[in-house]
Amino acid sequence: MKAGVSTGTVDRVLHNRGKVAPEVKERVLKVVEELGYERNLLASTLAYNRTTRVAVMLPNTEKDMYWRQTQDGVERAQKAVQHYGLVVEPFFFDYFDPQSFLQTAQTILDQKPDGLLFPPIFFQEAQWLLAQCSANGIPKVIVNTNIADSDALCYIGQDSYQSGVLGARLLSFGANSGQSVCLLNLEIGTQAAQHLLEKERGFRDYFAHNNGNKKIDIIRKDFEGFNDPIQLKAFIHQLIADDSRLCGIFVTNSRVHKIIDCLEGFHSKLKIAGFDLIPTNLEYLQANKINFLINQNPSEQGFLGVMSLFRHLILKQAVEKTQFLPLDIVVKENAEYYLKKQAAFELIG
Amino acid sequence: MKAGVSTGTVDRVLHNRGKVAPEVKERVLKVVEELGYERNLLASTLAYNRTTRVAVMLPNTEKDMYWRQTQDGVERAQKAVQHYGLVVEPFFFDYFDPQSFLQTAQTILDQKPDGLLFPPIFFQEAQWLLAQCSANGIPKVIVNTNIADSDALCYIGQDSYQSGVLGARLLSFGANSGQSVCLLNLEIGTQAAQHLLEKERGFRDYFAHNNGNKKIDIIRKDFEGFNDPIQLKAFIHQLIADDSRLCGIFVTNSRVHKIIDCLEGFHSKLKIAGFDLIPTNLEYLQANKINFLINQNPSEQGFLGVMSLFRHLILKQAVEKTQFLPLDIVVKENAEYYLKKQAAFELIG
DNA sequence: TCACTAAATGTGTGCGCACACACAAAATTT
DNA sequence: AAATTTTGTGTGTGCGCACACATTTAGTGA
Repeated sequence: MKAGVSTGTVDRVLHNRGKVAPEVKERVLKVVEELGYERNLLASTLAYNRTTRVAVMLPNTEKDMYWRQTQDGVERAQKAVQHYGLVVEPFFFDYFDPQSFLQTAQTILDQKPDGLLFPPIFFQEAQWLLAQCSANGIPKVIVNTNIADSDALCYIGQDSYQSGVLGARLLSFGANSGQSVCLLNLEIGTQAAQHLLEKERGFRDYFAHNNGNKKIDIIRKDFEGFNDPIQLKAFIHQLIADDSRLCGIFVTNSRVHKIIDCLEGFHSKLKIAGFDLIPTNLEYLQANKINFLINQNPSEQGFLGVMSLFRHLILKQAVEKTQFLPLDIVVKENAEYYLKKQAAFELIG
Repeated sequence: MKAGVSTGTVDRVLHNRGKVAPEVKERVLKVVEELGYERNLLASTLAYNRTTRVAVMLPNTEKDMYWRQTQDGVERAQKAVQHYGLVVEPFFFDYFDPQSFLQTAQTILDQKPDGLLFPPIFFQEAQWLLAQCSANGIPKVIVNTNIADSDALCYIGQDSYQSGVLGARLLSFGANSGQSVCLLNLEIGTQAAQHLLEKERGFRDYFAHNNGNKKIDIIRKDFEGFNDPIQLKAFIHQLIADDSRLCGIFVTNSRVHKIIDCLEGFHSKLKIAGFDLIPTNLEYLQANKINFLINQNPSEQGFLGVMSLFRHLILKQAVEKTQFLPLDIVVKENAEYYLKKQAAFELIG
């Protein structure tokens, strides 16, 4: 109008579609600039009248509180953007079964979604899925575990190295020179090996670079039999017996609650730190049996993941390639806020 | 249609407007229920074609990083909901001048906004403003400082008591039995008196209830001359000289950085804790001169405040009366995440 | 009975945009 | 030069809803 053309032409200019005389195009763009025009997202999506389907593939969330929270975040995001025509379709696979991962992935691919979000739990299989997505032009967001040099839209998750550093820092509060701390991996196999190595590196680096006044020994232990209380108890007691200078244990995942039961009756002064605000951990935190929990914000992981796809697919905005989640230090005194946060944030709609 | 009526009638039912036969109304509601109908927010606001104006009244943000961050949160929220026809109109007053508060308030009232957000810095004046709003039917959100029994839509801010508890907990890490800690108020007059009293109560309660093994003395100090480095230095040195058992200082606001300069050359082992991620504090945190900062999420305060008005005015949803913000424990090792968070969260649009 | 009001319901328009289609002018081809 | 294609541009419809207005039906008094 202002540029002496019809809405149709303006539309063509703004969407780079159809044929427009270069001279006219320039004139329109100039007017658009001058008027500071911004497309009305509401009217736009309303008229577009189509939905963008995004698949979210997560480990079965029945058992696992951690993934349950990630899914909560996904649902939160879904609600926030549902009016903009983004629908989220959830899929689940077995955390311990690569085959299940592949099957679910195939199901998703068959449906040809417009976007995909998943944690690359199994390296090989994840590589395959990434390739499949690329072949089909499906943008993908990977969460929780990073795959270096992937062509994913972005990675959202924790900074393993830094969480190790932080864990070290937390244990160091109560450690005096000459004492020792234990970094304990309660994990089966090498599933998240890289992951754990990074944590260990961060953990060691902290003590290496902060040795001004303290000399702290680091004991690193792996133990797979954590599901058998008896075995675990024996292991823990041995650990304590072996080193009288031990002043703290840093469990590298959410299984920290499992070792608390083993310490019953010890009334030890061991400092205990671990990960994730799952109910059992919180219970022990309240009871002063766990000193610190590091909250990896699994909920934010799901939330930001979906939001990133939304920005890319709907808003057509650029998204940051790597988005590390905050590492919250949770103690008894501030735990409640982090629990509330998850409920209070349902944004829009 | 489904209920044998026209869209007009359905509209009347859903908006409780106009005359509808009770019998028809019931039938429509039943069908709506059955079909799980949800109003399309986009189409709704598009057709509504009006903007809802919300006034936000904050202290002048030029000098004060804390309020600057609150305003950032406000702007973030504004962007998130701009498409839904909510416009935010910012107003500023002088933090130290009640008269300015009143003037600005009057300006806002003259404009008859649809909602108002402000921190009740001055009790009397805030009471007046609250009353004025009520008289004009303007819903209001109060942030930062609570006013008990107000008829505000909601309060969003910190839990002063709990932040005192947390501060005590942080200092207690490095405290041994027989030592003492100082709670230091660097504040002029009694502006936020209640506020500070609550913090002190929390601080003391922590040590009172956690005296199982440690006996810690608490020294509480107020000092108003914090803007004169020489005065402050003298004060701090006196403080240290007076009590050789002193092992930590908890500054009850963001002015914690001011005492760091005074400790130069002391190479003391004092643990220092304070509030807020403002640049100077962060600098000292990185340099290991401040041990802990408590992040009160001023940004979230502004964000949630506007979002609450949005929910009330646009979505017509209920909002929680009291929304406490998380108290983040920030140490050198996790500081960067909290800074990033503020930038990365621009939600929609 | 008719005229008239009030209550109840239906209809139409437009919000700002995307997109299909219609149409004119210019560039080819035959 | 006529027939055809290509390129450029205008028009019209509908997304789902809010709201003004038109229309029908029921209720009232004379």
